[in-house]
Order: sequence, then C-alpha cells, then structure tokens
Amino acid sequence: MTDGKAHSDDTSSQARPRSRRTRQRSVIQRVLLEANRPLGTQEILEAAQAKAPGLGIATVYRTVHRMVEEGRLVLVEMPGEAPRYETSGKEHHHHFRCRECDDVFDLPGCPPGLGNLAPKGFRIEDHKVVLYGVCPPCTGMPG
Amino acid sequence: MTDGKAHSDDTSSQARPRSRRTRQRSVIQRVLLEANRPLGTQEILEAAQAKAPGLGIATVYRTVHRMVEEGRLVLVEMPGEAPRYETSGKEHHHHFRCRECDDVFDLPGCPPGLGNLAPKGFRIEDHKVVLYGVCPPCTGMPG
DNA sequence: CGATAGACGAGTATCGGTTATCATGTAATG
DNA sequence: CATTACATGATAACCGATACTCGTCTATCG
Repeated sequence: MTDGKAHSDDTSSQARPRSRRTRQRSVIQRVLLEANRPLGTQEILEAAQAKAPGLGIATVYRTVHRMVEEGRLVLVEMPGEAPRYETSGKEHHHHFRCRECDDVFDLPGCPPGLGNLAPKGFRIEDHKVVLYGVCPPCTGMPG
Repeated sequence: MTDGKAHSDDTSSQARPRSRRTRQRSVIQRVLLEANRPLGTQEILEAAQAKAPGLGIATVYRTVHRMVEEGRLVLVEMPGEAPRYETSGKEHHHHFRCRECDDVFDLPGCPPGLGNLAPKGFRIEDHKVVLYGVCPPCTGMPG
C-alpha cells in the first residue's frame, strides 16, 4: 500500500474503500433512524423500497453490515428469530416483542436485582431482558 | 380410520403410533434428565453416542420432537443460537450462558419489577431473562 | 464533461440447521 | 419364534437467511 491517498479522512486504521452517498444508503439509514426500534432485513427492505423503488435485498445486507462495522448500528437478537438492527448510541435498554404484529420495541430502563439471580460462583457480565405481549397499536389503543 | 385399536391407552385424542422403548430413546432421555440444563441437538448427540455408539443425528431430532409433543421437553431459545431443550416440569426460571464453554445453565427464581419496564399501553404476557458471563467451572472454581 | 472506483440489482451459491427418504434393524405381540 | 409395525442410521433434500458474482450504473473528482 502506497499511502499516497492524501485525501482520505481515514477515521480508523482500516483502509476501507471510500464510501459514496447513494440514494439507497440514505434511504436505509433514514428508515432505521425513523423507526426508532429494531428492524429485520425484510422490514428494512420493505420500508426502504417505499422511498427507493427497485432497491434490492443485497443492498440491505451490504449497508447494514457496513453500518454495524462503522458502529452506527447494533445487532439486536431475539430468541429464535432472525437478527434485527437498531441505531447505536442509545442508553442501555431492553426490548418488547408484540405477539400480534411481531414488531419489536425499545423499553427504557432496566429491572433491578438481575445480579442476584445467579448463584454463587457465576460471574455475571451482561444480561438481556425480553418482554412479550401486545403493543399499544395492537390492543386498539392509540398511543 | 377403523377405530379398532382397542388396546391403545390413548392418553389424548391423538392417534399416535405406539411408541417403542428403544435403547436410543432411553439414552437420549437420560442424557437430558441428567444434564439438568438445556442441551442443543449436537450436545445431545455427543452425550448420547457415549452410551449408544452409532446413534445418529436424525434420531436425536426425532426423539426430541416427540418428547416436546408429549410435553416432556420444552424448547429453550437463546438469542442468536440454535434451539436447546430441557426437561419440562421445572418451576419458572431463567438461563445463564457461559461465554467460555457456551453451556447454558438454569437460574432459579425471577427478578421482580419486570412488569414495570414497559410504558403504559403495553400488555405484558411473558418475559425472558438471559444472563451472560462465566460459569463456575470456567472461572476455575469447583462448584 | 469524462474517467473511474464504488455501488447497485438480479440471480446464484452457500451455509447451518433441520427434515425426508429408504433400506435395514428390532421391540412388541401372539 | 414368526410376524409386523415402528424405529434407526446414512444420506440426500430442503429451508430461510445470508453472501457472492457479474454486468450495469452512478457518485465523485479533476
């Protein structure tokens, strides 16, 4: 590598190819930003296609991976389901999954006393909490 | 269907074929009983093969499914991982996953205040808690 | 505007996990 | 012990999710 790319605003030590601002990428980013909840690849695809017709699933995967590597998205895994992604930078939080519409929502805060769950001898480093039920829209409530 | 199987001790309304007690099934059941923690299909296979050489993965899947249908096993799903199975009938509990050995252990009890996590409008019906860390054996502790 | 490195979309390939197939084996019954 | 329906093991097929390939397109820069 010649190191001659003086114009490169190399934010880390990685020599990633210069990133372009394309319609598809902006749309995908916007979809995730506006959703404000974790979205799966199919959800992203459908929402993005509304604003960028013809957008393909491969682009969703490519963009999502890139954004995860860049630290702008985080992977959200729910038991027994395909990965979802949400914007990073949020405070520590957990998730709620609606059994009617299958959407996943953020829940603010964190239950206390999780550390007391494990018997002596277990070193606890992290945790996940998932609540299941029915979300406000699906109960018929407005908000 | 002729309904002529007068000898059948049909426990439910299902006309399931008569179940045989084979070496493979007993071994698989015993493995799950003695593990006392959720096992994946591969774990079951390896543990069972120690006591029943030649036992195949297909038999593990068949037996596990049957036992789930019979209500003797329950499915345990961890985020981003293949299904595990544990014996049913236990009290409500949650799980711990060791990042060293990848084993999953039962945790007795349940943290309080989970219901307060969700904002107004969410109807909560169930929950899951997963702790991550290092299990006693992997920390070097005996128990 | 012209050149070109990246990005795109469509389709195909791959992957891990699971299920189906089928010839053989064996528990259960009389 | 003979019968037979059910179970097994090996392997192929399947599946949903994801990654790759390649010809075309386009954002970027001079």
